[in-house]
Amino acid sequence: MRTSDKHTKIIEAAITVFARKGFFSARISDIAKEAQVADGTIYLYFNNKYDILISLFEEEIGKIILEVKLLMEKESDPRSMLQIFALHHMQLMEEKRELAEVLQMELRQSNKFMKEYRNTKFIEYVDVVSAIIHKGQEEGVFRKSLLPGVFKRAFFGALDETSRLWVLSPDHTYTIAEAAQQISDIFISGIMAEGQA
Amino acid sequence: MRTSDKHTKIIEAAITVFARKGFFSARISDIAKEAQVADGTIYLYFNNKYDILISLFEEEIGKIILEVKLLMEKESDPRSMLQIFALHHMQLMEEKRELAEVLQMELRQSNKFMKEYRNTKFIEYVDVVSAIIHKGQEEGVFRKSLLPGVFKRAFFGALDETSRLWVLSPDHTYTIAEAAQQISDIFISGIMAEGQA
DNA sequence: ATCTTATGAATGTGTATTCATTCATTTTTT
DNA sequence: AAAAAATGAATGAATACACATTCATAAGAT
Repeated sequence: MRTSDKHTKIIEAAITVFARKGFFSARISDIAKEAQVADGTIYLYFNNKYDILISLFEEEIGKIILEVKLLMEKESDPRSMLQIFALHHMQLMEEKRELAEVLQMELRQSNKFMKEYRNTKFIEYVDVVSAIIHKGQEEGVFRKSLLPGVFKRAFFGALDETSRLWVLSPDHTYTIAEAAQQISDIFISGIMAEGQA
Repeated sequence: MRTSDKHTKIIEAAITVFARKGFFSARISDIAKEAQVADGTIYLYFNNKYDILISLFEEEIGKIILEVKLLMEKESDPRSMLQIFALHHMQLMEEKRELAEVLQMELRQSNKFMKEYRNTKFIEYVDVVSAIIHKGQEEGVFRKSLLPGVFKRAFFGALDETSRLWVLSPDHTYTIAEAAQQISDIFISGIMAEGQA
């Protein structure tokens, strides 16, 4: 049992179990079994059940942010940046279904049972979008009247809700890429400055 | 103790308590206290804790659907219909904060712990949007290439996420009406058919 | 007097967390 | 080089507690 990172194994097991049952219905023993570890071992790596969830958030969203920021650095046109953000976000939901479910569901719930916990990683992720809008406005591509704070939520909400339902429903009348394309098209042509193509 | 509808009192209390603590952390005794009723009385009106949540969904979303459909009947321009839907949805979130929080949070969670329960009322609500798109496409106002199934999710998601955050954050840099206006503007000008104003 | 509605203490279950014990490795002693 | 001692990661049975649900009893209505 050397050479196996228990911390990572537990986090991965927790993603699977939380996705299947939800945080509250998930039992520590479920996670332990999934991770092939004793119940008590979990408490050597995490303080309690909440702590597993929070660590999971921080670490996984952290990775996503790194990826996205890297992608954004390679682009300069704000329109392409939005398109790429949309596609990347939705592909992520497709490729990492379990993680997606946990993030989408428990993110909402989390404020309730962890009053003190402010999900700063998540804010950082969504702020990538407002930064794009800001850039687009400065370059005169996007309307100045747009409120970046409204836009980032609307754009993220649109992507998130669409991918959430896509993951849930068994029969897909459209692909993830099509949906991402449609959504970024709508938003981009909806926010162009006057006189821009 | 006549003249007071216990069923309604319990539902209202449950909205308050679920909003404050979330479904899982809410205790039956909390709801009973809030409704000024004994713990056991709740079981005269509901089968169990889940049943309270489901009844709450059905009844409250039912009322909202009635309101919205009435509003839609008074309009004929698909663009105005989207605007009105957006404004109405967001005002609802402002006026009925507690209900909004419960619907937004538990709606996501609900699939997990009630596998059998399909939230048909909620689907009916969102389908109001796809009906508008369909109408707009038939009249040649909206692009034919739009997938109504994608649009309804994107539009609803945008409104929902924006209002969710508006309700959570203490300092508002914009009003609900402004946000609703911006979002419907973006979507409408983003989906117009070629050659339309 | 009977039926309906309401009460809240008691019950029972589920499960998060603890902690005494095990045992494979590593370190020290001879 | 072998034996003895120390270490601490891992275990999982035992604990402790929270809380949904029940039900014997009471209050109110007709």
